[in-house]
Order: sequence, then C-alpha cells, then structure tokens
Amino acid sequence: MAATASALSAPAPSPEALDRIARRRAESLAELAHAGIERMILEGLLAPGARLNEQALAARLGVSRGPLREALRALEREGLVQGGPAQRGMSVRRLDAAEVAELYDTRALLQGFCCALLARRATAPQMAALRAQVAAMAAALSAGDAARYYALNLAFHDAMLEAAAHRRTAALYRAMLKESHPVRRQMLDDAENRRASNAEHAAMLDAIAGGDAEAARRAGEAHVLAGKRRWLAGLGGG
Amino acid sequence: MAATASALSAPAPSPEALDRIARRRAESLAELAHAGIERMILEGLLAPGARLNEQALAARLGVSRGPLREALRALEREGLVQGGPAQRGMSVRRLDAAEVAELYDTRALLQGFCCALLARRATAPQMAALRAQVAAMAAALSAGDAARYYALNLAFHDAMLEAAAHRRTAALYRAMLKESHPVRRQMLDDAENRRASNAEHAAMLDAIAGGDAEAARRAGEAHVLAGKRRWLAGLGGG
DNA sequence: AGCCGGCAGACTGTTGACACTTTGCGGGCC
DNA sequence: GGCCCGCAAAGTGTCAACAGTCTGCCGGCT
Repeated sequence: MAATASALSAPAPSPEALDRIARRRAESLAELAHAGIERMILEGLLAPGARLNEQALAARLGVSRGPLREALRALEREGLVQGGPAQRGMSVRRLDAAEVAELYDTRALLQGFCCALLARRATAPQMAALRAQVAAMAAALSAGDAARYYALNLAFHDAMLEAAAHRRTAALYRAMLKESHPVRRQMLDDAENRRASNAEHAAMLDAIAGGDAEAARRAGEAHVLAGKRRWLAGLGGG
Repeated sequence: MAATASALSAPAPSPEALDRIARRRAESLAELAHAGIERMILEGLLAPGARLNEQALAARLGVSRGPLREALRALEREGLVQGGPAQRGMSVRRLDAAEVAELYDTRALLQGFCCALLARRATAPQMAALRAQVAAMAAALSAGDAARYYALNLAFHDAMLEAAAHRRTAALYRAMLKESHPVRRQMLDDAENRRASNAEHAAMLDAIAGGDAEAARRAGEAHVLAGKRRWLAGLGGG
C-alpha cells in the first residue's frame, strides 16, 4: 500500500536533481538578496545594530523591494536581522552577552553530539583528513596567519559535521556559527586563543579515535565551552 | 566607555515595551499570515506535501500576495514549508524517516540539557508546579482523554523550558516540536505510548530533584529517545 | 492508434505605485 | 528663552498589475 503510493508519487529525487533545484532557486532575486545581505553582515560591512534601509539595500543589490523584504524575513528567522517596532523596519541583530553565552552553550551541545557520532561512525580516511586539517591549522598558527587560521578552523568544523552525517545537527551548528560570527572572529584575533583552540581540536580527535562516545562528547563540549571561557575572559579585559 | 555608549543608545528595553513591540509587529499582515498558515499546518488543514497556492491562500487569509510571500519565506526557514523547483512555489514540508529520526536526536539533546539546567537551577515552587502537571497528565491518562493529554504534555515541556531559563534552548526545542508535530500527534494517539511517556516525565523530575545534573541530562535524553523508539516501532507496525 | 507540436490557462516572480506612520525641523506661542 | 504645534520628508507596509514560465489539452501528423 505504502509502496504503491510512493511509486505513484514522484520518483526518488536524485542528488543531482536536488542540486539543480537548489541552483535554480538560488537564482531567484530573493535568494540572491538573502545571500548578499548575509555576506555583508558576515563581512562586517553592516555593523550590528545598523538600520537596514529597504530602498537603499534594494538599489545596492539590484533588486526591488519585494524580494528584498522576503530575504529580510528569512534572515530574521535565522537570527541575523531583527525587527524592532512596527513601521521602523529591520536592523542587523546585536547580541547581548547573555545571548552570546547561550549560543556557546548550545553550540557546545551540538559539538559534543557531533563528536560522539564520530566516535562511532568515523572512518579511517575521514580521521586522517581531519588530522591533516589540524596540522594545517598548526602551520597557520606558526606562521601567525590569523585569517588563514580562521578559514581553516571553519573548514575543519564543517568537515566534522559532514563526517558525522547528521544533517540537522550540521544545519543548526552552521546557523549558530553565523550568528556568533562577529564574536568569534574577534576572539581568534588573539594568537594565544588560536593556540589553545587547536590543542583542543587535537584532543577532540584523540577522544574520537579512542572510540569512546561519551569521552568524545565531553571533549567536543569542552572545546566550545573553552571558547566560551576565553570569550568571557576577553569581555572583562577588553 | 561601554557604559557611556549604552547610556547614549536606547534605554534598557523594559519587558512591557518588548511586549508592545511584539504586539504591534504581530499586527503586521505578514505576521498574521505567518500565524495563520502555521496554524493550518499544525491543525492538519494543510497536509504534508500539499501545494500552497499563493492566490488562494492570500484570499483565504484576507491579505495580499506580498505579505503572504514574506510569511512563506519565514516558514521556509522554520522548516514548515519547502520550496521545490523555481516557478513552482512552496508546499507543506514532508519529512522522511531519516529527518524525523534526526529531529528526535536533536530534541533529545536539548531536553537533556534542559534537565541538566533544571537540576541546578530549579526552585521548589517550580518543581511543585511541574509535579502537578505530571499529575494532571496522569488524570487525563486515566480518563482516556488523548487530546487533553497532548495539550498538557505540550504545556509541561513548555514549563520545563521556561523554568530552565535558557532562551536559545527553548526556541530551538519549540521550533523542532512544531516541525515534528504531525508525527508526535499520531504517536500519542496510542494509550500505551501516553502511559510510558508520563512515566518518563516522572522519572525526569525525580532525576532533577536529585540534583545530579548528569543524571538529569540522561533522563531527559532518555525520554525523547524513548519517544523515538516508540515511533520506530510504530513505523514497522503501521 | 499513438505521438508530437502548438496553444490557452494558471500560477509564480517581480515591479512600481499608493497609503499611512514616524521623525526631524521651523515657526509661533507662552 | 524654552516649549509646543504643525509640516514636510523619509521610510515602511501594502497592493494591484505585468512578465515569464510551467501545465494540461486539443488538433494534426505519422
């Protein structure tokens, strides 16, 4: 019965078909505006708290206000922009300390879960690739290249999420990473923070390689919570 | 310095002011459409997979297509609706088994965290209120009132999130609850499932009352993962 | 009879214009 | 001189119309 129903409905969507769909949707002006605004926020061109003038933004992105407003609604749900009172439009979301702390907490949870999954699922090639990425970060660290370290760090965490093969966890983690991007970037400006961070990366991989899911979970949580502590320390000093 | 800056900016937003803001924004037609569509989906008036005709929906909600499209974009980011290929609009999202499983996993994580927080923070009155809610659910259970049990269950979990005072966790949990609403409703149609579920509620509260955060976390995770197992069992049989 | 091309209808994606609200400023009044 | 009222400009919220695309159907051809 169920088999008949699914046979009558659309056939299994092939990965390439899904890619085509994504590609074509990405051509929509709303998606284009979404990507554009997101990029501007992440690159710091739009500072937290900045008012978002619809006409100006629309002109700058080469779209009309309709698609632009759709993009803003989506970004609002993602937590990147925030609407104040009615009739006063949106502004780039500014996180207060409590919200940043909660973001760290929740990301720690997800990172721990991701590591626990990897302790069970990770293949030898995957582990080798992850170790190579940590080595690359160590190189960037020695070279004192903060920007490179930051990029590699993002790629490393992305690779972990990919290897864990848990789409929901990956989606949530990435979304929260975007939200906390400004804070994290500031954080890894400090060389000592980068050094500590990469040591934790190695510890996570060791725990995962040990095959103990619970230990891996703790290592993953510890990495993000250590980041939280570094952020808190920087808060007092800076 | 920082104090000066915040003194110059808007004064601390009072809770009532935030409420006013929310109220006024809720009057926007886009928010109204958002709420309307969400309600229709959660109540099952719009079945998973159903195409969403913009004109028809707009007319039904008494709004124009502009605000409606904004609402759809927001719902898309929330995972309640889903856009297929370009030029073919949105449809109510249909979850496959893997996605439901991942939702359970992630919700288990959050529930565990929530319980761990409560083990540290919960006050006696809060615990008493939670116990009362479990007792109310037990009553609904004896009465065989499935609908009432479902509502009380939602309220109970909401109260836990409220007591844990972790806004991000609460927001994520609620979002994922909405996504999995159809599955869960079907689940709790079975009286035996309701009974097992409420036993786990009591166990969670016991663990929290014990003050051991780690034990509470395990109990919270176990509750949601038990739900996942019940769902898996129902999958094979139904 | 079956298949292919063209056509009409429906629907999405997008745009420009309209209405109402808020805000900043200048003039008048106390 | 300071305060208040009214006005104009800016900006958001909303709508109705336009353009392009996809779907389903009819007629003709092989």
